[in-house]
Amino acid sequence: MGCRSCDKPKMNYRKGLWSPEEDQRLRDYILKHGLGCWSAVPAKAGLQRNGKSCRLRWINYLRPGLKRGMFSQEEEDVVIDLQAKLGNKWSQIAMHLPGRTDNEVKNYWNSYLKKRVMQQAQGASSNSSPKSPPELTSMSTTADLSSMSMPMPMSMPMHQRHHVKNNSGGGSTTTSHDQQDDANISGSRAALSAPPPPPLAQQPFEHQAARSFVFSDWAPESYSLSTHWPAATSTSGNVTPSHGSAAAFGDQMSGTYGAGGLPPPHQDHHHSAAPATTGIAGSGYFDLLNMGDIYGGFSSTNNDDLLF
DNA sequence: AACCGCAACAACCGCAAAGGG
DNA sequence: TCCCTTTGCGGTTGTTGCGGT
Repeated sequence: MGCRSCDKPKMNYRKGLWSPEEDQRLRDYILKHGLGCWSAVPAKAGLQRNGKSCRLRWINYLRPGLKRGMFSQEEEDVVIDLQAKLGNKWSQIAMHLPGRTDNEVKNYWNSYLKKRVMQQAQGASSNSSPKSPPELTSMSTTADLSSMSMPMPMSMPMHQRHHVKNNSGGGSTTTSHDQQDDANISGSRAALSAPPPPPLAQQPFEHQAARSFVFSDWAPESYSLSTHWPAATSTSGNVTPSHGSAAAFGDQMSGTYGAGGLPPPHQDHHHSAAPATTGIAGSGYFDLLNMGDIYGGFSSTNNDDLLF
């Protein structure tokens, strides 16, 4: 693990939110050189960040295959179930949620799911009577949301309202993922009549709903993954994009330069001509067969992430 | 219109494990 | 075998924006 060649003088590292320029530098560097010694990345990429910060930024935000936006009902169920079984083993839980990072899962749990589970637990302990029919009970409790898939407007958890609000575009965290996930709100999550989807684990990945990837957010135009990404080291196997999600892959983006209100790179590409999309393998399909080196360094969801 | 509280999320921090010299 | 560095993980904090009052 020691990386003597990566030794570098101590420096005052920049902290706080990443700027688009920093992201771009990190992307460019990793695209060119692949993953290696994180401690060497800042210097080589021209970043005034420490390697740890670069790694975190890449894993949680920049790496391809990330899905952003709301958690689907199936994902929520997986998190709840695995959290009960594994505890706060977020990295392990994230393994079961393709495109989700441990940080994202953790945040989601802490900000929303934990409360919901506690409410459910309290409700179960304090109310031994059979549950009334949904239409006769208050559907405004968050505890009901999972079973009902029906957030009520005023009681919609913030994480959901947040994504709705994002669509207004006024903020800074608007993403097309959110838009797709908002479809979940108005769709599966909001439609009482919608039959519940099969458990996540039972769905072929390419058929799972709301698969949103952010690679197109940053992939350089005309970037050919098959030719630019480093050769696989076979730590994660091959990557074959599925048809179902490929379109979404190219059509999704992420951009949270939000804290400072900075526009994400290619901010409007989702709404405009989306050159980045067309730049990837042209047809929207990805040749990720040689991305093993990139993915191999990831701790958790790597294998699942590869299953575009 | 201003203020306050809450929620979401990005990022930092500290610790432990892994691994090379 | 020990030491040192890097990496990975989980907990926590800080920032931002929105809704309510």
